[in-house]
Amino acid sequence: MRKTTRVKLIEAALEVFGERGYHHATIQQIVRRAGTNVAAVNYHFGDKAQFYGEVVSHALNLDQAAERMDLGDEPPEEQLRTFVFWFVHNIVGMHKPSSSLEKIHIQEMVNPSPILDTLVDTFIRPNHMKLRAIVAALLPDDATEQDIRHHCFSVIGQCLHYKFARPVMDRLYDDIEFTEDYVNALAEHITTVSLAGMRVVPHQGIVAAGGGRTRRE
Amino acid sequence: MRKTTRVKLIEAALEVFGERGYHHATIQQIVRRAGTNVAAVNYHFGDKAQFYGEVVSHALNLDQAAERMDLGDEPPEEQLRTFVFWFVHNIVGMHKPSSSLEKIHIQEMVNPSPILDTLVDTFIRPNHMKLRAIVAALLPDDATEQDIRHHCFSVIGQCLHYKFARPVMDRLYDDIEFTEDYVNALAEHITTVSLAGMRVVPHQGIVAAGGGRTRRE
DNA sequence: ACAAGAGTTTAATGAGCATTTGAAATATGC
DNA sequence: GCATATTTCAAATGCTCATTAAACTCTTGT
Repeated sequence: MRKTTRVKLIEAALEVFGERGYHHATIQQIVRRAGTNVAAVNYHFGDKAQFYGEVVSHALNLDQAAERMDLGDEPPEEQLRTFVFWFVHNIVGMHKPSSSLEKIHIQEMVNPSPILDTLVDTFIRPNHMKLRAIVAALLPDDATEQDIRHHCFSVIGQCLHYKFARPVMDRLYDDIEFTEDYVNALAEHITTVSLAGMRVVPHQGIVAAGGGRTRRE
Repeated sequence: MRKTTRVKLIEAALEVFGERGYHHATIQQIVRRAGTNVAAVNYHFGDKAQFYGEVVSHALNLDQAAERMDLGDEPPEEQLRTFVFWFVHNIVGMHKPSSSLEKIHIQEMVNPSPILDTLVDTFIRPNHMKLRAIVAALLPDDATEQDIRHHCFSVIGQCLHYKFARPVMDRLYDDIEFTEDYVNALAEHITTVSLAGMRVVPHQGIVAAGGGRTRRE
């Protein structure tokens, strides 16, 4: 029963780091939430940086153990939809605690710490590759490496915007509420736009509806 | 000639706040770059917060004076393209110093300070409305308020991703270089995807190419 | 020339934070 | 049960900053 403090610290830290980011989170806030004191952190983990490392590792293990997003063998259109729904809900939806990892993911994008390398290798890249496979299946065979990447980034970019731009969106419009239904509508919108985009690039001939030039010069 | 210090401070601060954000920027860094000393800030501006306010106001005025993005009376497809090119170049391109305002825009999105309200009102909302008008012109007449918003956010989200996700992208792929040509290609990609997305929602009938379901149930 | 005000500088002050220390409390092995 | 190792705690240390105080310098009007 002597590991309790260590575990409490990690769990509290997961929340606090997720909410405030590495730099803005203070050890005080963490130990207050964990019900211990500052020295416990340094005793168990050395310093703040190592502590953060442990916390992220722990979250990554949790995530490994958690339900893996299963894409089944549906057609790629449906796989994309599933991916987007999963991602959007994890990003903007606020249910399951496991999404603390997503919060840290976001925080690290905004201002990276040394653990970003680890995070990319064990968490972000696998997910990216999953999306990449879907996108590649949706694009024509002769799509270039760049086309694939760009479409991936378009999908992810649209999703993440509802996280990053939230403060601005709330000020632009005062009637936005991120209910379950609304988040579903967002995910559907993003899926539709992305699928449409993949059909048209790089061969605009496939969809010839008015004004469809695709290259500048 | 007695205003020199004040001006030097504002100009240096514009850069530093743009690079580090309000919280991470220190007065030391600013005055070092300005070639003065810490007390000058408090003499001229009171405290850091007011200083930041003045700096942003100054940047906004600069921006007002600068060349306004002119969309002319081209067809809305071309207007969208112009908007996206302008936005992407301002976001990821690193030429003209005036884009310090964009940097502050980004910083404020990531962690907002009290001046975000001002920034939204005098800078972000006008640009958003410009995009909104273009999007509304591109969508069918019966498009809902939500459709318009979501398409705006899709456009902006794709653009901003190349700013926010940069640290992750560099780790995912080591061969990305944001040359002038590459940024143009990005902008073209985003324009094409967005236009395609607007043609298909909410009337999937317009583009009927294979597998185009657009609603879940 | 010089007083007075505006502007600038150097040198404290103090708040917030991570980190360390050393002693007290608790568990563990014999 | 006792000795040793582990874990907790309160308090202290030292660092980075923003903010202030007070001395100093320039400019300007008379």
